[in-house]
Order: sequence, then C-alpha cells, then structure tokens
Amino acid sequence: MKRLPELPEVETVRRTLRPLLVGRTILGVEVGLPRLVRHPSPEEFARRLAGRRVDRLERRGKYLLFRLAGGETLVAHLRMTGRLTVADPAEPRPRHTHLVFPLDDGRELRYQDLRQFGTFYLLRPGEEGLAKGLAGLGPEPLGRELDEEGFYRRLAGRRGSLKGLLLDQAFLAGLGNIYADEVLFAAGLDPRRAPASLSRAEAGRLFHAIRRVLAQAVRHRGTTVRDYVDGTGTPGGHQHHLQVYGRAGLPCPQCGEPVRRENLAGRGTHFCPRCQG
DNA sequence: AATTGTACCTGTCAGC
DNA sequence: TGCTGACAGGTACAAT
Repeated sequence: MKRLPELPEVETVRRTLRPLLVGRTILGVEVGLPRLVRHPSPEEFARRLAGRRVDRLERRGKYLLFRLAGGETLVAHLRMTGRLTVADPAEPRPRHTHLVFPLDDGRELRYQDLRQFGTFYLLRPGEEGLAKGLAGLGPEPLGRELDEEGFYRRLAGRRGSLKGLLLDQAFLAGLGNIYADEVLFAAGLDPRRAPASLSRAEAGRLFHAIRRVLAQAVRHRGTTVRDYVDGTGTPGGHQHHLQVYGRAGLPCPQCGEPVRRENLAGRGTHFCPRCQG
C-alpha cells in the first residue's frame, strides 16, 4: 500500500529530467543487473547506446521514451520502485543502483530499483512491437484523441469491474492503483460496478474525473507514499490530497463514513460505500 | 478472445 | 527480542 509511479509521477520525472538530458550525449552504460535490459542483449544495448545524443524526452502511459540522435529510442519503465535521477559521480551511489549512464557533462544518469522490476529497451524505428506493453497501450487520458462520447462507447462489451477497467493499460494508458481509486471516488462510482452498466451521464462523470484527477496530480508533481522521487530526487506533493487511497478505516472526506478497503481485480481497493453508490 | 491468476522481487510490519 | 510470513502492485505470461 505504498509506492508506484503512475502517469503523473512519470510525467514529473520526464519534466525534471528533460533539461538535464536533452542535448547531452550518453557516453555508455554500466549494467549492474542485466535482467533489467529486455532488448537487445545487455552487451549490444551498451554498444549501441554509447555516443548517442538525447534529442527529446517523451512519455507514453507509464513509459519514458528517450529519443536519440540517429533514430533509436531508449525505453524505460520504472514499474513499482524504479528511480531515474541525474547525479554527480562523486556522490555515493544509493543502494540498488543497477544501471549507470555516464553523460558528456561529467554527470551521470542513475537507475535505482529496490524490487528490480523495471525494464529497459533500445529500439530502432519500427521495433516498438518488441516492447509489448508499449505497443498495446490505449489512448492517453490527457490527450486529445479521446473524447467523452468515444469513451462511453468503449465501455460497451467490457466485462469485469470499473476498477479492473481503469487498471487495464490497453483500455487507457497510465492509471495505476492509486489513481484508479482516486478517480472512482471523484466520479462517485462504485469500483465494483460493471463498466457496461454505466449511464451516459455516469460515463461522462468518469471521463472528466480521470482528466481532473490526473491533471491535479501532475500539478502537485506526483504522489510520494514511499519510493517515488522525480529526476532531481525531490518527492511529490499529491499524497497530501489523496481522498481514499491508503485511508482504510479513516473517515471519508466527504461524508465521514469509514473508507472501506476490499480486494478487487487483484488489487487493494479503497472507496467510500456511501458516496460511491 | 477476454479475463483471471501467478511470478517476479525485497523491504516493512503484524503477530507470536 | 527476533523470527516468520503476509503483503505491497505493474506487467508478462500461463491458464481458464
């Protein structure tokens, strides 16, 4: 019940890393935990990465995309406990530092990951399919490709619960356990509801709650419950604004009823049984 | 075919 | 006090 970078956290990492990395050249990479490098082999990964300049830093769902000169893309996913930070090599490396990318300005990009779940790819143009999760992502919730009407139509025929739906990256890219719960509270919808049972008005409420909650969390620079820090090592501020996540048994901020915690779609799910009817 | 369950990991914490 | 085991959750993959 305590961590995880989701869309707002990854977006904050992108924004803080961008001025430190764009225009810099990656001199090489020290791979301390080869398992994290999914494609190509760790040796080829290091060889092809050396000497590449970072042209742009983008985000897709919870993936960070380093667009490199020459057309290749370094793809990073922080999963649960990954941290990407730029630091001076003279600073001692924190525990669980598994990848180190020296830069041409004398600093280095470090990847730290307590639980070793993170994943890295180096892809040529057209190779996006090799990162399966990335290739299968649904629309960006804060982008323009999705509108209220299209969102409503996509609910039809979906089985399972609203909670499961919001966690499905192929349905919508970027929500994780914290924001799924916060969004459903903001929309006043029961996480156990069947997606196809939503009225047009309820779907509209959900659609706008998703965008409102995510945008607010980005403004707060993400949520830090334990592990998350941005590209400069700074924690986020949205944890002070959580309404239900991590508040099981505490009073609902809206009606005072104790927040309930239940296992749903395989995840701890927090909701107010009165406000989320 | 879509959905559900399990593995992957390690630090934390409840309970004895 | 110190140990054990359950738990946390994003995604790949197996199973249903």
